[in-house]
Amino acid sequence: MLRIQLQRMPELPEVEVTRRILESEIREKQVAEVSVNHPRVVRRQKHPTDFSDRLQERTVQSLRRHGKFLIIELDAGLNWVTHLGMSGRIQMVDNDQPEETHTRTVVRFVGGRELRFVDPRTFGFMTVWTEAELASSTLNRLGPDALTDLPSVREFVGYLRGRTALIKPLLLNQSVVAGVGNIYADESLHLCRVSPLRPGGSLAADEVNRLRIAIRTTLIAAIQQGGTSLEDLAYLLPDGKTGDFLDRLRVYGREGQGCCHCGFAIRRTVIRSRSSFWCPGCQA
DNA sequence: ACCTCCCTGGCC
DNA sequence: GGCCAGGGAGGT
Repeated sequence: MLRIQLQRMPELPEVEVTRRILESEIREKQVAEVSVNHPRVVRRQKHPTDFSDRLQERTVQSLRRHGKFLIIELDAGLNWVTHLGMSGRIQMVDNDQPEETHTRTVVRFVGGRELRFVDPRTFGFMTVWTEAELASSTLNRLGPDALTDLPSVREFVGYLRGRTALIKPLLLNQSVVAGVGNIYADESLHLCRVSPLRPGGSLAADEVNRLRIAIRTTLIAAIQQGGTSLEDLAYLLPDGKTGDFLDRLRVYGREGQGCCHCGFAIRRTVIRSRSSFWCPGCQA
């Protein structure tokens, strides 16, 4: 069993897997009751009571995702937006199940199923926004979605041209491409053999091409495995199952282990106060 | 383009 | 008992 002391943060694959499971559970369902156990989780609501008030009796129409944001579209032009933050996850359970610690909000649907937001660190949030509020929110500053709308090589090269910032922090910048976080940035960079320490503008077109393919390949593979649950099991699927991409991680959390591609010892380097795992052998 | 802050379980 | 992880917001 791979030993990882870092905590995982939900990224695009985890949100996408969550979205797919929820879609089969709550589409067309009507909200019966809402409770907010921790006010901080609804902090992005203009008035704290808006969350409960606006969700009352609403019906779920469709579920979409942009980057790491889950957007549940309701009737009456309302949008139930969730960000899982560092430690959040969504559970779907019957309402007679005991409530876990750190359950921050509970939304019960007609029929008795409950959607519960569990988030120990409360970096995540839930909010119900009108179309106008959504349009003026930070969501419209997100770059194109890394899975469904990855920029072309030409666009990517154009964006990176002249950039002195390192490629790793650029990948984490959600206004460049939305959805990639610390784990999948490291995994993508390793797959395309580009060092996280390279200035963004120094990448040749051929490397940018490999990078965008690597991002796509990594995200799709992670989604197929149900995302990544680390040892702390902070991230689980809404049905309680684990995401099994952990064993497929090539560099993340593997400091000192041999690279699967060239055998060099994987290094951990702190870049802009975030851990980066990379192989000095093949990521020159 | 950079810094600080938020928060808490788990580790030393 | 203190430190650490880190996405995103807000500030400079």
